[in-house]
Amino acid sequence: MNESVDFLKGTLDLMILKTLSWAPTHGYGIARWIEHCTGDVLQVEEGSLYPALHKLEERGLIAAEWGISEHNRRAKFYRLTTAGKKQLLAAHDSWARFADAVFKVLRTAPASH
Amino acid sequence: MNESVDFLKGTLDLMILKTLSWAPTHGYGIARWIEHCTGDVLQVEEGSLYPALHKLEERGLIAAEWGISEHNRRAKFYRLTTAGKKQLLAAHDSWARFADAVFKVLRTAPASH
DNA sequence: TGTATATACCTCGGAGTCCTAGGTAAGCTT
DNA sequence: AAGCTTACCTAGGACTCCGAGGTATATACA
Repeated sequence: MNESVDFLKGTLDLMILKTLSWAPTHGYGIARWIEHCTGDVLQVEEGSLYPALHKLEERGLIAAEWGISEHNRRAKFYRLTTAGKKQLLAAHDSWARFADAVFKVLRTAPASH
Repeated sequence: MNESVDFLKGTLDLMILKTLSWAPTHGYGIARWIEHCTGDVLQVEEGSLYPALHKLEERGLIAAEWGISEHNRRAKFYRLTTAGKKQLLAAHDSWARFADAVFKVLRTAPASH
């Protein structure tokens, strides 16, 4: 995950959850989707993606099932669990508040005196 | 740096640089300013702040000078260097593009078909 | 006078995240 | 048959943040 250098942290989890909120998707497809809908501003590295998926699964936020991809290949499809849906809402809200706070720092000028 | 849990990474550097763009400020004051203008949404921990300042100084983006604070205490005042000003512009732009990309993932619905 | 509080600095070590670099395997195209 | 794309995986290093600890001084207050 790069280009925009170094921000991001936890944001990957959020974007994975959001992507899965539309439909169950396999890891490779999640990466392609994120890249596609950000116009390649965000690159999802496999070395970040798969460990992140495994941790989300461990935490019970997503569940996996093997299946066959649209390209006729073996693929692991992930879906949101109930806990995952709840977590997505919380994380979305949390991100919005965080981003808003950062923008405040970037915009707020000290009171003149 | 917390409350909004876990995002943030590199964002601290950006906010430090931005704070210093208004006026030279000591570390403690930087932390208080960020907390103040985000309405305490972002907490700046000293264990994050001081190492970050030292690294920015090492990288030549800020410069330090000992002085006396508004509370009559010994304090290290940091100011942006020329390289720091340049870096601030780049990081600001980078953050804006990153945040925009994340919001795109949070908002974009897959094309129906 | 002594003590508490706020100001102001610092570092160590752990936890967590991302990425580079490597690997496997199978389907499709040429 | 070779090469590309799809699809998965992990190990290890680099880095960042934070909790917890520490030092020191000015001011307020009892």
